[in-house]
Amino acid sequence: MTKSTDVRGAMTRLPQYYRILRHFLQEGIYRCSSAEIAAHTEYSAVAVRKDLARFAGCAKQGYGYYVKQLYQALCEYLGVHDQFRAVIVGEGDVLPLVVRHPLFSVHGIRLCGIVAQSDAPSLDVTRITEADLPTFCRAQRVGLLVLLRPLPEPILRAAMEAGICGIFSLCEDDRATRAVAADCAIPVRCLHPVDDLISLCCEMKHPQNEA
Amino acid sequence: MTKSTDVRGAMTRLPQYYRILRHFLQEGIYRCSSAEIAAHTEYSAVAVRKDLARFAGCAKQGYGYYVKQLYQALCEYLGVHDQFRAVIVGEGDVLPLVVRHPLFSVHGIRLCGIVAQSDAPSLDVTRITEADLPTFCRAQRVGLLVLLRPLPEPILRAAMEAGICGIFSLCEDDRATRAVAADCAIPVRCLHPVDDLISLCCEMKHPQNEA
DNA sequence: TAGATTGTTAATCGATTAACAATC
DNA sequence: TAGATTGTTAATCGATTAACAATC
Repeated sequence: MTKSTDVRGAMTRLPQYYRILRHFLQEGIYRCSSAEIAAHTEYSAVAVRKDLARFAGCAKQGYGYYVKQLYQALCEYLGVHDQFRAVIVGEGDVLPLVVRHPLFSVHGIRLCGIVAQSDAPSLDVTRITEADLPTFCRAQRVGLLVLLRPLPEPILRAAMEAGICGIFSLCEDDRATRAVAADCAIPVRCLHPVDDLISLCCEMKHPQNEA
Repeated sequence: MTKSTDVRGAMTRLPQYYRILRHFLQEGIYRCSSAEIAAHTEYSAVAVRKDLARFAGCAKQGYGYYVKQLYQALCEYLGVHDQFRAVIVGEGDVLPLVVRHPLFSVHGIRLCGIVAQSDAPSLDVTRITEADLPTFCRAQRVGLLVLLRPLPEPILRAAMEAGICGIFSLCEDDRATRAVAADCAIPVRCLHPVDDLISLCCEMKHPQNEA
């Protein structure tokens, strides 16, 4: 019964640890303490230890964490390098930027197609139409959909039936997308940079919150 | 003493309400209930009511919220349309995209300069050098710094002394930036889309979390 | 009056912190 | 042995939920 272990919270913290440990490795740091990890987050060292306790054998009492081993354990648990296959749906100037962005390749996601109206040369990725998306997903075993604009509901549903099991949305209006994903019980992440920007403005306007 | 009112949490939820109400207005919806707002979030209707209770006069019992009035109250509180002045620091292909992105102008942030190595024509914004940044900030009363790459620490500190009172970072490695901001007690928001992407992958890998 | 819905208080639940045992 | 640090249990704290009063 002590096993409630804050799954929700850990799910948002573990990727941060992964990122921090990556930086440590890049700098040749192979050993660290929970306090050193916590210093780069907004959490306490105790919270870090609790989260990382599940990765047995990656730490020694009185010594700290083995960065390399812990990093690999995190990769394993988080599904990094699992080579999820993805299709990006989008248009215009942003598309090539997103396609070429290391965000995907670096963290083990394989981009295997784009849905776009206009031809995007110089991007050596298969271009497909909305109508072909479901067939393509099935044939290529695509699991991840990256949306720069919403897809029409029927196509989205068809894609899910064709094996899509996760949606990463960057759309300004994601309400329809979220509704369908909830209905199909498929995990979804919708990014809204504007929320952070505005909360920052609010804090700039009301600095007393710091006290 | 009942006045602890969950400031931290509200700060992350209020921008969402703002965004949702914006959509409602765009669709000509001038009245809504807490349940209708909650439906577009991951929170309960009670949580929404509690958050919005501070905006007195924007709701009537038995009726719901006056979308227009509530939206305006939120804008006022959040500092939207306060016309914060901003400088963007960045390079390459992304720069014009960010500069032209409605993210800033739509929500009342006035872009008045960019720090970039190469000349970026067709962007009618003043281009300044790193060295000139502090002077420029002071002269133009710039409050917000948008970082697409980290600034050297001395320049960052000088900029803060010159009036920068908020940092919006999109840098992959924001550790130095956060450290300086913490030291100066200046609010900062660092975006890490990769964290969301990876937590999504993790959920795709371990679907049991849903049950 | 009945229905709807906000606003608020009290009860529950979960997460964070504090303290400390374990051990390298 | 002393110092450092993880791992875990118990205590505290805060946030969410449930219940209901207020009122349009």
